[in-house]
Amino acid sequence: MLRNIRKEELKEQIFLQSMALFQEKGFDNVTVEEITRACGIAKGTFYNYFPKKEAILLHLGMLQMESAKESLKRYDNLESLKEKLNFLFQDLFARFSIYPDLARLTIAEMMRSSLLIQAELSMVELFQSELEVLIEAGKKKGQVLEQLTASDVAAVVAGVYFYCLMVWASSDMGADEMRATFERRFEVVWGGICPKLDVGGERA
Amino acid sequence: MLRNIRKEELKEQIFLQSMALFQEKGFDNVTVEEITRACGIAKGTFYNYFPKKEAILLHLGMLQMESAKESLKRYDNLESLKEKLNFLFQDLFARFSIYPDLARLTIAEMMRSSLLIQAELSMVELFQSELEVLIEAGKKKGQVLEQLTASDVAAVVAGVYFYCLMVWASSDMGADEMRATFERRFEVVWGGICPKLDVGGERA
DNA sequence: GTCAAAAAGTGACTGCGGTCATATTCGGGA
DNA sequence: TCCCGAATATGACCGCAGTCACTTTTTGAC
Repeated sequence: MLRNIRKEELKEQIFLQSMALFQEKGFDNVTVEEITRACGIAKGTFYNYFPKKEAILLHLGMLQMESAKESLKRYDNLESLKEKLNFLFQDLFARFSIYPDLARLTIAEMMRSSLLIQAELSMVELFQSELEVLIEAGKKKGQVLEQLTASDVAAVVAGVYFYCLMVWASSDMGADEMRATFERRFEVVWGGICPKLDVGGERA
Repeated sequence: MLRNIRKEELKEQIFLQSMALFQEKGFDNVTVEEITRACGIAKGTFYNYFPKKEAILLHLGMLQMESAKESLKRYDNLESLKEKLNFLFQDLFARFSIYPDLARLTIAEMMRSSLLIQAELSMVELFQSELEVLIEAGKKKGQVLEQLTASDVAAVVAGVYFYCLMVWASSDMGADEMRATFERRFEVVWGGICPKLDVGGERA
């Protein structure tokens, strides 16, 4: 169907126009009518593409996660699970800091939707399951304590990550500071995930 | 001022009527006018007591945190930091499961507000700083690795806790299952916070 | 090319959260 | 007891997200 291509193109246009307006005026100061006017369509049409105004933010979050997942492939040859995870998170942080103003809204919306929308799979769960795959692989190579499940480890790591995102987004912390903060905290949990490596590692 | 007592009483009444209606009909199906009608006051008066409709949920969250903090005092004589934290979290989980339907909204609102409201101190930050006090005390007794800061440890623990809350609220998991899940994950991070105790502990 | 059914587009309309100018009540100084 | 400024209450009003009955366009079977 040619129709489907058109549809995707229009969705993309709505998304881009929205982002431009949001950055210019702030999310709350942009009305759906304004967005549709900028796209040359009627207000109702917007809702054929996004169920809510906030869904634009979710779309952004989804794109960022997907592209981070994409870039993860480049690190596939790395031996160390810890390094791999670190690269992944640094990538995600970098992506979020592209739109620092929208980031907090996006993060808020990601969390909100994962709590409130009874969709099959929320973004947060999706993210955790991605992590699980990595961790399971690392576990097979003996980089994770035997008695821990990949699911629990993924949840712990995801928890620390999201908490960092949250605190970052609600403060005036710079992206670099956040990265450093996350690394310190990741180090703490890693001690519980694979203590052996730490003993021979860089710690005093 | 007698006025202040009256004021607190009315605020409490608005809160209680709101909670009753929310539980009966669901948050989204209750209008502010309905709440005020139930209290025998005008719509505008509501906004003298709560800045937004969602602020009711924040108030609930705040009350729960405060009462958990209160009950924490009962555990003050416990020697082990780990146990203390565990009791605290079990307490909080218990409180959230009193209103299981509202819990997810409350949690969502807590996180949202901590991201979006530039208030002096968000609830999440408040919570973390409470944890810090406990952890700092534990550290002085040698129950936390020397090289870790109380702030980082508090953040890690809070991250795991909030993540559990999030996943619980967005699933049909029962309160007991959540508690067990949290304990497992708490065990993981604790391994990074104070590995020594684990060696002589219950693990294989 | 024709036509019917499905898909996509439309914008007037609704309902509600939140505001604000005005009215009412209170409290305490004289 | 009276009066005035401050605190509180009020409800008509506004703006906007989201809906829906209707129109236009597209598609593909014949």
